[in-house]
Amino acid sequence: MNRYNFKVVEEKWQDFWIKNKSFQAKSDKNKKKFYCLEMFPYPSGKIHMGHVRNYTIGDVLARYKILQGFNVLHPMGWDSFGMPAENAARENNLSPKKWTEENIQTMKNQLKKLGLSIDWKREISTCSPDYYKHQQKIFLELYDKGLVYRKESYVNWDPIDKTVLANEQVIDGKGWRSGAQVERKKLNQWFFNISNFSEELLDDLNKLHHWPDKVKTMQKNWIGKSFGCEIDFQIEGSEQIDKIKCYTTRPDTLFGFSFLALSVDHPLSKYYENDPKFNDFRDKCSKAGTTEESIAQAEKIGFKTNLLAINPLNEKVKVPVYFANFVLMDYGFGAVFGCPAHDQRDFDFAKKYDLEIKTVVKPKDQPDSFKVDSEAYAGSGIIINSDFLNGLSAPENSINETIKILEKKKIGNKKINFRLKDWGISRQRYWGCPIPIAYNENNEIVKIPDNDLPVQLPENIDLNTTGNPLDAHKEWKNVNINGMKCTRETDTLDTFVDSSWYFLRFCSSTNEFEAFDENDIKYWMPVDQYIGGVEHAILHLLYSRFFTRAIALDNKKIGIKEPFEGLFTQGMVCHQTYKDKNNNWLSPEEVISEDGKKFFIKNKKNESVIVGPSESMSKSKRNTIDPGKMIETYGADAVRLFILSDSPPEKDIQWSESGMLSAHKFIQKFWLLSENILKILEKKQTVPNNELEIFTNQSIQKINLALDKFRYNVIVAVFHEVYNFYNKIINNEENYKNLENNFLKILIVMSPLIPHITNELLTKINKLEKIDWPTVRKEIIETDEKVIVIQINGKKRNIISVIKGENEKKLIKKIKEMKLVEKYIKDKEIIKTIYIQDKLINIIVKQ
RNA sequence: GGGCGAAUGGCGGAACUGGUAGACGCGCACGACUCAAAAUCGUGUUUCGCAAGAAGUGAGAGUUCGAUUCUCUCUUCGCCCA
Repeated sequence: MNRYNFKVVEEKWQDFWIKNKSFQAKSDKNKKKFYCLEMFPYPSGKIHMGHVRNYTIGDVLARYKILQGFNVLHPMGWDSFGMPAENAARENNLSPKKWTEENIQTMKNQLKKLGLSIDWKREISTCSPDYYKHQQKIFLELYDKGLVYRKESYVNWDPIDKTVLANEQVIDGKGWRSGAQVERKKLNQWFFNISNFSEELLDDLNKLHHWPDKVKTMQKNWIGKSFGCEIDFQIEGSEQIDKIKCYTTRPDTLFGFSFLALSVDHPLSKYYENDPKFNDFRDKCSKAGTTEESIAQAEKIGFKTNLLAINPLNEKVKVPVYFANFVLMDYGFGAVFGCPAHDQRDFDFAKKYDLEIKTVVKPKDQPDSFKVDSEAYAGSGIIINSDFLNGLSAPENSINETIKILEKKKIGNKKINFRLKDWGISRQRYWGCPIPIAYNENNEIVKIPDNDLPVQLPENIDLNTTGNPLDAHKEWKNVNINGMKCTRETDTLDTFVDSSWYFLRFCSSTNEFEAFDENDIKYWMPVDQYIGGVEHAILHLLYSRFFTRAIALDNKKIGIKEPFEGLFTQGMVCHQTYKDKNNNWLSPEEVISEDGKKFFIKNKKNESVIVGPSESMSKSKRNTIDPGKMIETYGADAVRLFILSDSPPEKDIQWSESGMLSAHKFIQKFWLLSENILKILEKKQTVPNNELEIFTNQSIQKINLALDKFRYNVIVAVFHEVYNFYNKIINNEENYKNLENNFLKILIVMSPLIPHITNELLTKINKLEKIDWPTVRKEIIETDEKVIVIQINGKKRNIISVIKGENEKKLIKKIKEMKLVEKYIKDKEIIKTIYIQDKLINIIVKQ
């Protein structure tokens, strides 16, 4: 008996697949296509278990579809622009390009060792000019279509590093590197007009039948369509200002109006710019972050103006106008009316500035004297204290009724508003796709001409300057376009742009001249199954949906709007966390346990370890497991098998050493079993064998069902059943009949999950090159014998085997005469007998 | 605060459209092999009970002949948004 040498076998097959170009896809109109795509990785250094899980799930599907006869496109690339490269380059004093390329090499080798069915000929890297030259062309096309524009907008500004920070780089209002208090600063920036598509992006979610509802709901909330009303408030106290426009979703609470709040960026702020107190207030606001969350959490503060706003429904009521930190200029008109009784933010504000809190909605079960007390009441109910609106049920009827009245009085109009804002794509950093724009001496926008594309990133840069290195690179920045002296745009594109169309590029990735070829797109798109982490549920997927539409607009090359027909979001890979007595994180390798309960530091058996909860693997918590080492120790098939086995793919999985070991043992056991079977096959017998045939076909049936639903953990369970069954039956020579035929099918259906060992065994059994997915022989599974459950009063008492479709009366009579049944029904009145054909009999007796 | 989802043995989890709850694996126990251990193999393993049997899918109700599955209320946890 030979121990299975996974190292030799796995390497052999990985070489074989490359040499034979097994996974190179070609457009073939005569074959049904299947485009299987996993979210491409950021080349951060080494692959992690999250990648292993993601790409194994995709690989199982791709291999399954190949065996089913589909023409499968299964490509891979690198999302290789982004900040980590810039940071790492600065730390290690090498270029971002070099750092990135080295990482790609390392990770590509690691992915190959997993035995993935990837068409590496189509590999792309977003930081390569071969890729971003097309992106720049697309950018200019969108500019011509009016979907790109430039406007002033706020950013998180780090005053020490003199750089713009992404939201996640602002920690507690401070810059992550410098620790400086982050400010809000206005800059000219580029935007994609995604809000043009708000309605369409929302409506078409209904067409995505193979997306998880969870993701669709998240996108729906993100787009945030709201039905409301715009209202003009008359203003007193100023000669220049006579009215202010507000947006509200609750016009029905207008009688509870007690202040009007403006964003500090509201156009009216210009009248206060000479007031030092206002400027102080504005500075204070600008020191808080720009995210909705940081604004929501900050204390509500205001700056009182000398203006008064008149309640349009009751002109006697005049309330103060404030500038307030919780009003955003981007939403509505940067002005809201405050109704403290029914909005918590307004309530907090009113408490602070001692403003009136007038209750205008009461819960249905409360008297009319109901008064809001310690917190705002935002629930439904009945309108009170509101003159002609009294008695309306809120919010169902009251909102529409109020809008009708406001429209009649010409004070307000019904209005639909979206939360989705335009997509800011300018990044003030080096390692990104250059924006193909320049500015002439009058600061007018000049497009970079087609034959000057791509605008390449300069390589001789100094990353240690403060601010954007491109801005400091005078030689690169100054450019002559058609005889005009110009300066280049030094912002680069958000890396989400790179990933918003890469799935289109894969269809024609070797085409130098065009981003994509019409015929390729028409054949391959949309992606049939997209697989990735749920963390991309909103931005990446929404941007990709927008981008596909934007490119398709007035472009006959692309006949689709939705890029991803199917979406699957896999769960995270988790591991227990460990800390020493000084609260320092420990890696699993530094920890040892004998009983699985008490943990100690390795080589220091007296030092116990604090075991924390299992959390998703991360470098900061040091609870990562290196896939490279696991593949080295146990082999790719075993690692693949384990990562699929313990949990359903959409849920989080716990990495466990014992589980990994068990997968490894299975591979070894299965090899030994197969060797025994191969010996038996030398005395071939093709006589049918019922038991074997039934079991095999049932197993294939189970695997088919599980494959179609991504229940890969169930498939692994079926593998174990298969092992247990075959291991048992080969002891009996009677079972050698037709063994080859059945075992061959088993190997085929196992091969998507553990391709190396199964392909090795398949070649030993069968010299045929072409292997097809086996069809289940339904006539064999559906036997004449059926197992029927016998219940008395709904409780299981026995089971019996009967002939399929047995006569009901006969059967019931027979059952009632059975000893085990008789004892329950003797001397008792039978009320009812329920009979479900071929399934169950339930006899109800009077107790 | 709002939205969505989940809860099944010691653990991870299975159960097609309401019809045998606990597949499969881990762990554990006992046994075989061994001078011994590891590895491997075999048997058992929801709980209570010697057994017959009873209880049992977070808690409580409801629909039903029958509920892990459908409906309502609650609890806890997770994710997203605020």
